[in-house]
Amino acid sequence: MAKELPKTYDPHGLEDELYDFWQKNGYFKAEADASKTPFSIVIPPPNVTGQLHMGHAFDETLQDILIRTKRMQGYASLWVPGTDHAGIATQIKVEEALRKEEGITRYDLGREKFLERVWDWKQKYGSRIIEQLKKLGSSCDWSRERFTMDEGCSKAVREVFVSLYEKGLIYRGSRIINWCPNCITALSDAEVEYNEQDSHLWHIKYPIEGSDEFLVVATTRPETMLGDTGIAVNPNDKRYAHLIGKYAILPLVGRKIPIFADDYVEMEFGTGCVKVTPCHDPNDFDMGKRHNLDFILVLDGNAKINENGGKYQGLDRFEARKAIVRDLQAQGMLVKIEDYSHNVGACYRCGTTVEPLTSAQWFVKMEPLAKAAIDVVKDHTVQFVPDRFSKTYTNWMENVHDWCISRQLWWGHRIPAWYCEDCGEITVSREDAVCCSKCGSKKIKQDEDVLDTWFSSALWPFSTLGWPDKTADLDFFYPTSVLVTGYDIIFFWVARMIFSGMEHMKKEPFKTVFIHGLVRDAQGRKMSKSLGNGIDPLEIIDKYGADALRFTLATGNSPGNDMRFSTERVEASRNFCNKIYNASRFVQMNLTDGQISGLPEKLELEDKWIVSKLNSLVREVTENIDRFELGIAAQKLNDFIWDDFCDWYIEISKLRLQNKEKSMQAQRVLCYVLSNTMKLLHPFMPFITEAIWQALPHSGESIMISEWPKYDESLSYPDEEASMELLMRAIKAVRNRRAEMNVPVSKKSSLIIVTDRMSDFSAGKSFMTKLAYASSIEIQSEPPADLSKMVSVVTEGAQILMPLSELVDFDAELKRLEKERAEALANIERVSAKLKNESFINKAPASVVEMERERLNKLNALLAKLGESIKGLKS
RNA sequence: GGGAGCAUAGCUCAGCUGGUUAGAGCACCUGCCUUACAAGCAGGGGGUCACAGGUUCGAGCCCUGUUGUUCCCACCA
Repeated sequence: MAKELPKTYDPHGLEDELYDFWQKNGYFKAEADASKTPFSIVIPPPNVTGQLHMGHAFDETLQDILIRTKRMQGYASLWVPGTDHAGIATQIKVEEALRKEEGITRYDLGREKFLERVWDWKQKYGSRIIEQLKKLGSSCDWSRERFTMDEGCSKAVREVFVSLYEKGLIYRGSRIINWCPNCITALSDAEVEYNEQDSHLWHIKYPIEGSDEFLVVATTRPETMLGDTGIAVNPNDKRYAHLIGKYAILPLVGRKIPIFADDYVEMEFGTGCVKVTPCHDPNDFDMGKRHNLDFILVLDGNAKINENGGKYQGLDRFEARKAIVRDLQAQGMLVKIEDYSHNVGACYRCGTTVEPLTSAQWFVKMEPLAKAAIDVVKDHTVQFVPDRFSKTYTNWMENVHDWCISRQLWWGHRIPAWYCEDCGEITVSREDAVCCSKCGSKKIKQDEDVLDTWFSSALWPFSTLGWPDKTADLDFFYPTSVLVTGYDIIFFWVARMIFSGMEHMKKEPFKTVFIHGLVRDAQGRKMSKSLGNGIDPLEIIDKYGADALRFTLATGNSPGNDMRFSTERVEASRNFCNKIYNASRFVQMNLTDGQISGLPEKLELEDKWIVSKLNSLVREVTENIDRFELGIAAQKLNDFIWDDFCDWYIEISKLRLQNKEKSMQAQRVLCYVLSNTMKLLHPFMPFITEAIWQALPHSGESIMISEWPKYDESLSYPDEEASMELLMRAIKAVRNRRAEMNVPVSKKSSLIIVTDRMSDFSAGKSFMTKLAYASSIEIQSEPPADLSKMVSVVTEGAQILMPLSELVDFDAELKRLEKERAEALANIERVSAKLKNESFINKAPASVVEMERERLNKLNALLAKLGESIKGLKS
């Protein structure tokens, strides 16, 4: 026990050791134990090939705080971990590696061989992110680790696809989708990010057939004119009414295209004429359907002009744009080029400008699914924290379009649809089909495409618990309790989990969605690879420890808001770790062998004070965590430990620790308070709290499975708290006075305390002597006759006199006292004005009025004491 | 075009359902190596809570408007 410990806390080694200890003992494992209440969280699965970044660290920290708290509170607390196959991201990564290392593409390998490579890659790097999560201290039940493409999840995906298809909620159709020419796949609406870009509006002449007239259309994408099959004007536009029904000749191409009227066209915008390219614009697509236009696709998968583009075939879309503009200009068909800035969609994975184009894809019909998903949030069955995000969510869900779920990738869940080469029937099946469901032909071919990654993560809350099988876990842990994630993936993931849960489980996937913001750098910029401003959480852990990182992430911000991350804040957290460590080092140094745990029978004033404060802390921290106010809870723990426990209680306890007869009593209180505080802090700082808890007298194997402290009415001592506060104020007042007069700590002074609260001051006399740097203390009810040689400190309930005549500038003293008197008078004025206000007396709650009355009394007493001091000084 | 957030000390941020004299960390100033901790201790300075109205006995907090700022959504080519 008495062995010398280093002066600063060093998390190195210790953290890994403790993590192993927890894991070996199976503390993270959860069971469907009917005698307990379930509490479950499914992890937002990180990309299997990803690396831990600060956003993960933030997300995992919040989850681990909740999980650890609930575990200690006796819940069957389950945190399901796992990873996401991340279709595009992973495929791109492997393709890049192939290109770099072997100079080949996926097409060189072919589908099967390529997929083998991806699985190899997954095998090799898939555990990396998991190991990184462990470094944080995450108490996931690793025995239940899942992967979105493992057998069970794949089975769930298959089941969902087929059942939605059977219900008519999944269909295949040719529609306008967003196409990424770099990833060479369709994307969903959610996967497109719009950015404002400076560009131009090109005004182009379209001659009218059999006339000298022409129309001018304005476009931002001149290259799409190759696919124009009509021109639309507003039906009320008098300028063009005479042209409706006639034809225009498409420049450069020579195609005859109809001029028609459609309400969609805004008369005021541009020229009031719209070139209609049904295959490359969603609005034009709709107009094309309404007016029976031709559908001509002019781009291929790489966004190069295809065979429908005549002489432009083979040109990249932006090359084609230049060429077309040049040719138009040469032919005198370009009227003007106007500067114009507009939103351009980009692929959220690679940033390439996406191309809206018509393509045959699979879709989920959203409207029927959205209804239940909206209701369940509106009636607060699913509660967003903070609540404002429920608005974001419902607004999106109410306007959601059908979800394009097919991706032209190889890595992912292959679509379970087979096309019959004989009769054309589509066979959709839970088992791999061997023959056509309609004609029985064996000449069937499976769809080449895979499903959107988010299709499988949408099922995560129940697929990870065993669905579609009816498992005990599913029964017990579903719906999960809380989902913790960033606001940036509400649409991608949260929304889809909610409607999937409602549809397939007939029950919401989670009760609470705890939303957090983004972690930004110290300048408030988003951390990103391209900016190179990302701070690696693993480096932070290495330098400061996981506890310091976690504490930093848990504090200094409120739910739903972005957080700025700076190493200064980590240092502050590290300092807090060190403070805790040293406090416990102090407690440990003072332990005696065979130390008994638990509170002693007899408690001194200061003991009751700290025990009572701790008791309140227990209640507050528990409530704050329940309300997801983790930052507030952490802050309170910080304040209690640093201010109340270290700066006051430990200092006070030193007196008794030096006294053989009284030392045991103080030791027991110290241990009691420290060990309970460690429990409350454990969810935030699992490692250091475990280390300390283990070093203190304890029963049980680990703090992480120890019982969460409970508020105990019998440990509440309001009177003692008030007395202590009185004493603390007096001590501070004396210290303040001494500091002002530059009296060094080493120079002790005797104190005379004149007070009508003799018992309070008597009870704290010994520690007050120490903390107020006194040589001795006299407590009396009447002031001494001669105050002229005294420095006078007036505080609540007492006038404290210090005979330090040689140090005192009495003129300055007088000034100071007069100033304090003036302040007191001003306060009295204000409070009595309030108390004279009848509507205040009548309308304010009695307790508030009473408080003001008490305040006035105290102020009056203070004023009287100040008066005495001034009088004494003048005499 | 619609919606949301933010605006509080020099900096980064708390401030829960309106109720003592608005808090913390960092930074700053003064004094201390007081044997748990200088990654510390003691003391201190610093805020007309963006602005203008309103509700209320009482507003940083609620309401209306204004300004600035950030973000999300939206198919005006």
